[in-house]
Amino acid sequence: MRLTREQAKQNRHRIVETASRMFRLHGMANVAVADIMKESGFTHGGFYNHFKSKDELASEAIASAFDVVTRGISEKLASGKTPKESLSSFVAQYLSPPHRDTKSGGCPASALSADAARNGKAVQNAFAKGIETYLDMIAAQMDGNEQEARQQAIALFSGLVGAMILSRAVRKGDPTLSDELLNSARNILKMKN
Amino acid sequence: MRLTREQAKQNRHRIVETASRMFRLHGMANVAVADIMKESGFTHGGFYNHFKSKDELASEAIASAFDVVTRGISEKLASGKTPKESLSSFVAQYLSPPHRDTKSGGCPASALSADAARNGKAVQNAFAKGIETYLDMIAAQMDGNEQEARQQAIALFSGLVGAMILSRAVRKGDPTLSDELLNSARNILKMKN
DNA sequence: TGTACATCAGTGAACGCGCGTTCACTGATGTAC
DNA sequence: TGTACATCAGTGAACGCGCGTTCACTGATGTAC
Repeated sequence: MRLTREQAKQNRHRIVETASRMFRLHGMANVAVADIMKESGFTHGGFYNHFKSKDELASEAIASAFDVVTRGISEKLASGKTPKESLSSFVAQYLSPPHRDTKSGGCPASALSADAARNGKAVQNAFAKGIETYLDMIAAQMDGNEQEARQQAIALFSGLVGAMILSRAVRKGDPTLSDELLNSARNILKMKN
Repeated sequence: MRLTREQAKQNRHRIVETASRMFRLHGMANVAVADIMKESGFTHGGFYNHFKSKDELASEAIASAFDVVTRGISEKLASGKTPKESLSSFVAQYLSPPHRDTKSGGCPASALSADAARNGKAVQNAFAKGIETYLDMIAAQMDGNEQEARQQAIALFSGLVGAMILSRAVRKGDPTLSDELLNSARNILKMKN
């Protein structure tokens, strides 16, 4: 049953992408290796032909999630008329109920930061690189000198991530508060930039 | 070996407080019932004399964590000279390396929101109540009418939580970025209020 | 107030389940000649 | 270009471990009379 090298590479890639979606949706600790393999169309035994451990997959899945998502955002930012408009619609989309309720493909920063905090250096390295990409993209739309733009980008991104995480944390317990968190953060963060 | 009712009540309380610290430190999924009982000075079998399930404990532990922490903050806010000064020093303490690195007793909102998002209604209810307490405390220090103050409180708190979570998520992978996130968010968030 | 029995917070072993990882095996692909 | 052998991406069973929960048991407290 040996496969073409190309075929094997594609299969490996499919596993990483599947994991990147499942991890964001359920959290890294709540997705079993066997689940990922099944969802990718394989039996679980073959996992270790591709990865040394679940942790190794985790690092790649995080990198992949950031890659895919930031590429999409980058295109949208570039298509706006002015930087201000681009940023404003980015904030609106980020803090929207669909993004909060997304079943896959959402921002890894708000979906996986708590998991990353409890993981090791390799995972956090991938995570840090993803954050840098986000910050660079946002800072490029900001006024002021480089340093100011970077600080503003950090404050804005922190606000987005915090509001999203809090909104998700109370969604089942207090849907009204969950919506309010999104709306208020959106109002204030759009105004300030 | 039956205990005094009072003794039993105290023991139960001790278990909740221990859990509230351990959950914040390691995450709810990464702390076993047996660990909590051991840390509280008991064997694990007795757990179910006090709680119907680990989930029931989780709700109480979250409520307890918010109670203890917000009470402390409330006192500090009241001791400042002006609301602006109080808020400013609250922000500075929240976004400090000691709070990021705290081994227990930190803000439950930044430590447990991802766990809450993946839990049920009961846990999220306790979580939502804790968030409301935070927002009320912060809004009380804000200028403007009630609605404006509340929106500003939400934006500020989101920024605090987001910056803290991101800072923790990259601490082992990129300590410089971890510090920068704290510092930049602190600078901007202090200025804006 | 004293006595007899029910209650219940502990203990520590056990159950059942899911998970990460390993292993023997298969058979088509890749490679050495 | 053909042939013979090594490689390796799959399969599916198994291992070992930790976890949430249950259970039988103990003996001091609480309660009914």
